Amino acid sequence: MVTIGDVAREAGVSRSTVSYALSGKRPISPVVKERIQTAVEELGYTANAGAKALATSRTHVLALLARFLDDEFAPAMLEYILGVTDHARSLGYDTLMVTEEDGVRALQRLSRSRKVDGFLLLNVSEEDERLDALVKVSQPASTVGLPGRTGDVDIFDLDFAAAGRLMVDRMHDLGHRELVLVSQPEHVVARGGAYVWRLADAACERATQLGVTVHACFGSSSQPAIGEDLHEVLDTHPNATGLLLNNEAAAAALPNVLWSRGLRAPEDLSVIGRYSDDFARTFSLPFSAIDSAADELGRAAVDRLVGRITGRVSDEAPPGVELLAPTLTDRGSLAAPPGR
Amino acid sequence: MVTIGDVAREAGVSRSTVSYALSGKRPISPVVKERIQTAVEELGYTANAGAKALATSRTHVLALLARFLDDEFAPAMLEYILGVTDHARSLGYDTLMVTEEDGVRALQRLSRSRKVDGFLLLNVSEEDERLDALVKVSQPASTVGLPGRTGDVDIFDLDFAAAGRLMVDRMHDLGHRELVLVSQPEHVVARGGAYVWRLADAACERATQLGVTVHACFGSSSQPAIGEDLHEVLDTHPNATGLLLNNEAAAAALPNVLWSRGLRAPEDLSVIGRYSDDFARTFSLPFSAIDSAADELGRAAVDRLVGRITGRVSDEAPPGVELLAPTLTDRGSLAAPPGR
DNA sequence: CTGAAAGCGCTTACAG
DNA sequence: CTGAAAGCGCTTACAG
Repeated sequence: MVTIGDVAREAGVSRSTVSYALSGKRPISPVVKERIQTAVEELGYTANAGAKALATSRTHVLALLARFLDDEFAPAMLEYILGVTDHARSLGYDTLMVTEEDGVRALQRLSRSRKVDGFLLLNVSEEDERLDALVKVSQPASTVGLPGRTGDVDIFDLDFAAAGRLMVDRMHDLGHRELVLVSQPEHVVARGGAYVWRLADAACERATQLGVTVHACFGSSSQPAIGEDLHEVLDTHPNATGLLLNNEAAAAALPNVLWSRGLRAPEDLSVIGRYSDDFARTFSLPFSAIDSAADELGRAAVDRLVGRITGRVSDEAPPGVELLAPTLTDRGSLAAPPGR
Repeated sequence: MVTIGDVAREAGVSRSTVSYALSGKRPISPVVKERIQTAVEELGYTANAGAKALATSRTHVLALLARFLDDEFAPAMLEYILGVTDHARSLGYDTLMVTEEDGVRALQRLSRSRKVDGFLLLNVSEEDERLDALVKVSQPASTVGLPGRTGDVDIFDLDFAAAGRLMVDRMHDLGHRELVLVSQPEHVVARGGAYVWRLADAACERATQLGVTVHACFGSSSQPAIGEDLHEVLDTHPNATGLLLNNEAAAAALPNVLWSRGLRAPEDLSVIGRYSDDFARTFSLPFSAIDSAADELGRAAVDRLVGRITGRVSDEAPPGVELLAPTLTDRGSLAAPPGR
């Protein structure tokens, strides 16, 4: 393997000069810099990552702790993961993908061995034991997902409460007065998936203020069960003119449900979902939706984390909670209710 | 941070003794071993990964090069990824998830910097430029996916040709004489997704031998487009009694397509798909299917790769091609054709 | 059964 | 603007 010594010899300078030339941490004469550049390319030199990490205490690796829980629609997870890996790379970081059952152990192992510079937590629940482990650790961390207790690490999430209000407001503005809201399965909530009730509670509260009726219910997270759930919900509430979906599986199933009932959106039913653009593409979903912003949230979490690692974000800066304002992408499934 | 020196001091021995005690590479007296164990636990010691990598030239990290291509149903990729990360961890390896556009550059960077011990390639195409880069690199590699040229690295894939024959055989045994085969989109084949035609060609050849008619066609990889494709295919071939699906999106769409046509499987139509058990669960698919064996393939590829890294698999052992025999999971969508 | 020391390949004060 | 040397935290021959 080619080391910094080989480059130094080839360029006729000392190893420290090569190091400085490559890092730019001190001025190097143009001639020497040029010779070093040439040698580097000729030999195909890249600094040994282990040696560099040992000398600098920086690995340029982030740990991504992903969890794949039952009753969660896995396809939606992939976008968060890709958002993180892509943005991390663009900032010069590689991503260690950690899917161990025992996230706490993984975290301790990676922290103590200094294998990573920071931690990114996905799928954070209301009471997440990984957070307790995180505060005892010397590396910084960000989460995507809002836990019950804040202030320990930087937190990023969609503002699900605002999303709930936005859904209701939009429907109300169009003249709808009776809505159905289909959430994720109740298991997800029970396990600590707070985003489910954050959206639902806010939607119901706003509806009450506006004199709108919202029938809130849960739906399965797998196909085709969720399709049957949707049929049942529509049977139960024949006068509802608007459908709100905080459940990716429901969104994926809806086109066929509508088709088989001879219904069209928005002529017969207005629909607002909550999922990502990528998801909409994969499932060719024609529904207006609040963007999950998986990509944006992943980017923001990585950005802050890297900021903490490099010192760009001061150690003194207290951990923050950033709730992304929801945006509604109109795909044409919204209109006034029929008969108005 | 706590180092091996801290443990040595605490246990009253030399650093080398601690190292040997932890690695088990030479006999240590029970008393001393006990003292060291205690010190390790008390201090929460884990060896510094960078230092260890520098000293041993082993990082215990594998690079997973995943590609997310257009016209490919992303949800199916996740299972391969999880198969790899889970099994790697069980063998003591972490997984660096690499999703860069330029896989060749990523490969070179990670190889030269010795950031990983080996490479795992996913979604390998017929002519994959990453393979050319791989042979010039000193770390071993495995692929999941069968490229056109073999012999450079260890290759693992489902035996798609055997899968095609198995599908036709099974249908023929049940008495079916006219089948429809829906493959992945033609773009996927054109780009080098050889598994598509490996299955299709073998199915057609076997059908010819048996006097069975197979209508082979392509279908979209997104929803709900594939649903319309399926309707069209069924309209075009009203006498076909068996449906073969080498297209995950098609499998996901089929329950609703059948439902809306008033058809049942297997009473009206026998169905064999090709996807993974996880996929079947997420989409609650009731169809008999040849298991993609994403998990098994991931495990096998990791296993061999780690074998090469540790020397368990000899350097002399030539790279192999392992095609996994297909297995059909019966979920009750197979029967004799109607009216027999 | 145990220890002192060299070495892995970098970076960075220190010195000029 | 450049170099010699110490040090990061391990492992592993070498010596006893």
